Amino acid sequence: MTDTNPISHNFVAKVVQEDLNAGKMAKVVTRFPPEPNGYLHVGHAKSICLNFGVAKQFGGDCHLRFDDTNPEKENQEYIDAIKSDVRWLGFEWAGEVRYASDYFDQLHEWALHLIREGKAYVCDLTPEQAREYRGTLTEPGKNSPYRDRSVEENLDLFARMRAGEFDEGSCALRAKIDMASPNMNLRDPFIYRIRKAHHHQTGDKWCIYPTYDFTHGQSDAIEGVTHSVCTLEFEDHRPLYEWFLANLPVPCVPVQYEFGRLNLDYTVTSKRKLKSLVDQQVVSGWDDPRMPTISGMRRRGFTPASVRTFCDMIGVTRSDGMVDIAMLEHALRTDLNKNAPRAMAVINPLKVVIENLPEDHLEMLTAEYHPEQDLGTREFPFTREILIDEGDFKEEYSKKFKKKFTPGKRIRLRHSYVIEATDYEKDDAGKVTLVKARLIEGTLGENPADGDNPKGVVHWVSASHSIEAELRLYERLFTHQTPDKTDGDFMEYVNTDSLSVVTARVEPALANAAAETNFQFEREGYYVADRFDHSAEKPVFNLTIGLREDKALAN
RNA sequence: UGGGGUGUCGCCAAGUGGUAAGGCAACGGGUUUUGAUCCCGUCAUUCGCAGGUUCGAUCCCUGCCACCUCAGCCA
Repeated sequence: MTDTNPISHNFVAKVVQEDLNAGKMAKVVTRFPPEPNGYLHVGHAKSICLNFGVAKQFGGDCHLRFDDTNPEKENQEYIDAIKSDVRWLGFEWAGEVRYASDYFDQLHEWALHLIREGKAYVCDLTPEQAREYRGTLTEPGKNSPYRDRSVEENLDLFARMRAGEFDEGSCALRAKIDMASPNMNLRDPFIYRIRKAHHHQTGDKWCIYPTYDFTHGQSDAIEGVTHSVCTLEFEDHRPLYEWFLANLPVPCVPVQYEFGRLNLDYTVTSKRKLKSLVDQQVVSGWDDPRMPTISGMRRRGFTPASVRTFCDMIGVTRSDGMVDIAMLEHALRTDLNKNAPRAMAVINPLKVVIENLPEDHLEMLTAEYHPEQDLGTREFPFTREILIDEGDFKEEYSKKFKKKFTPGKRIRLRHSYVIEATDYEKDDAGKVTLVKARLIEGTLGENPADGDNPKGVVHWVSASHSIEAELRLYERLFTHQTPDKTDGDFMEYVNTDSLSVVTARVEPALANAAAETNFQFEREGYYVADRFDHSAEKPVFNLTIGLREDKALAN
């Protein structure tokens, strides 16, 4: 809603600024490199905002490149979803969408180059043997017995790997670096493996695929990426990233920088875990409004600006922390408060009969959609019988309840008249079922002439002229603050009551709301017309987030 | 117990030799036809700990401690 383009001062932006000042490059080029093996989540939003944000800030380019070197886990659905999510967040990549698979020919050529240089060899060790030979964190590894094959033999074997002569896992191409390196990534890393799988982009052209390490830096170099920004867990890969760039005839030498990934309270930010929530049908899908996925947040009613603001708020550093979900909620509420039109919805109806009004009283009232922004007005019907929230009427007056409705007291009906409770009825269980009231004349837009002003305001809807709407009320998906950092399985902490569907009565104008329109149902919370299920015939709204509450009065 | 990182308020985060920004949360108070918003105020004599250098250290040095990360032919 708000088009914010915050200027960032994080360490990545500083490095870029310094490099530009030093004339190291004419233009900054970054890239956002997701693997299409799942939907993007809020942690990716941080990376997107960083990479696209830095490029935009310094007049450079940011590429969208799918890191698609593992065909078995990837598919087109994820590619489409990722593109849609990036655009929804408000970013557009430079040029066409790119794929690491676009570079498979070049990568293959470079693998040959390494072999010819005596810096790569075909290893016949089984995966299990390779693990044994690799050593441990404290012990060096041992050289593979296949390490010293001749260039000719390696060339022949690699050609036959490519030709499909060998089974998966029977052999692989390895870089010849140092089996005794304290950095495990340098212990002759695997760079090409056999995978007889159909690839979503290259079809059946290849049966050997390059690994991440052999792909990423070179892809960056091919694209002219200047600053390759990734998360902290790739820090140990940087020496390898640099080794390939130094040992291959690449067109340029990008530099890798790492930042701490986002961890958020009361949720999980791991594609694998999110996928299991989907696969085990804990949620309705990747875009379930309870999911911390970008598409889930979208369906929940988050705005792109609120997500961008949040990413700006949390900053970018090399320390890894746990961000309080309240920060995300704050960014959300701030945007929604400023931009969302207001409306009235009654969730737990209690009928109020205004006895000094005729049976057929029907008066159209008008109110602004927003108290500050010019979002226009809407009309709603005022009738003899109205509905208020049952929580807004109490038999007894109390200090905590001084702004609400009690017998003999007056209350202002939002955007309408002041009424006074005269009597009420209860059922056998003692529950109030009906309130009788009288309207105070001349109080539309005015205080009562007798000076007995109401203390509070209550939202309401016409009993006869309001419409039904399905409300999907969401709570956090996990009951534990750090569900994936406990001794047990994170699935144990799924909140089984995180969704409840209720029927509410809302003002008629809401039927015409376009899907994905955000609203503030006054005194209730922020809701959004469901992206897929809302219609004029059957209005459906998702609870985005409740209004902030005065905790001193909560009970 | 090898390598690589990180440690500044409950959370995020500036500052990096001159005497601790900001945001979130929290807590007071005011305004209000949303107990929302808005406004005003409070909130680190202290920067993981211990030494050292210095007129002076969160920032430099040394040694500890804690946490994260690496043993996929995943990314």
